[in-house]
Amino acid sequence: MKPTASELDILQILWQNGNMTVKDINEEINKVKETGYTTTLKLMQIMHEKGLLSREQNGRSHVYKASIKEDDTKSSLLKYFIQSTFNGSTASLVMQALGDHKTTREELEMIRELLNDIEKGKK
Amino acid sequence: MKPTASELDILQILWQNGNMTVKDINEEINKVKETGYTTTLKLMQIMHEKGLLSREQNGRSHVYKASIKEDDTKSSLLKYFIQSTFNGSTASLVMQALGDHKTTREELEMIRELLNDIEKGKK
DNA sequence: TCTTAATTACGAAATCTTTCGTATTAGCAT
DNA sequence: ATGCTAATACGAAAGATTTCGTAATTAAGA
Repeated sequence: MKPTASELDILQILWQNGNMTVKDINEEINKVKETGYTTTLKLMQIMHEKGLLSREQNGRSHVYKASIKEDDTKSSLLKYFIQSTFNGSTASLVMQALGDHKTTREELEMIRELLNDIEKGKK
Repeated sequence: MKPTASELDILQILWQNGNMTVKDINEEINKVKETGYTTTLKLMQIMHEKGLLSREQNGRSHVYKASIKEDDTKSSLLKYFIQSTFNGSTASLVMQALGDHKTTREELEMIRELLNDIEKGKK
């Protein structure tokens, strides 16, 4: 199940901050983009119907949490993106990403380590 | 200007095969997904209006070509994707991509070389 | 208990994208 | 020249996503 752009925004906020009410999330969204309260509410209700969010009653309001895993979701979005934009080639994606030099030396080092581990595993 | 999903499909076909007529492209698309001729035509007309494609008359038909560069476009789509899905962190994206082990040893080697070049440049 | 404020529920408008039917045009073969 | 076919142009329907107004509900405080 591929979340839409706005759905992803909400998932990201939940992944980063833990469980939240509609009010919380709407405030968070409004730091970036003016959005009416009921807009956010409706979206979250739809996500709940779809099974992207679960919720618990807390007094008069609902506390929502993401019901799909951050890693799984990102991995599947990435797979889809590589398919549609880089003709299925992970290497092309990575080359393009690194080629835009916005990574620090520390990050490059982490990537190199990962590369070593992978090659070790492949032997 | 961010192309939509279908627009990207057409751009990819043009980038890979060079300039083509609507007929050509529609045939190409139909290898993957049944699509009426006028659907493809309309889409390409819209893309032409938007400036994504340019075209030349050839007899009774038009020959289209992509008027935005493959690299630029992919780089900007990637930037957008990293922003929306990986909170702006290129390193996270790369780690996730490589972590899914679908890259061959040769590809990993290319990436390592690129890494070397970048670090050399950063010194 | 009654009112108020916060919250949810719901429908529908607005917008964006995709799809397709129909009409028009233009070249080519006869 | 005439008719046939391939192509374009165009409008609008269908679908998907986002936005929001209004009504209903409920908890808490006066």
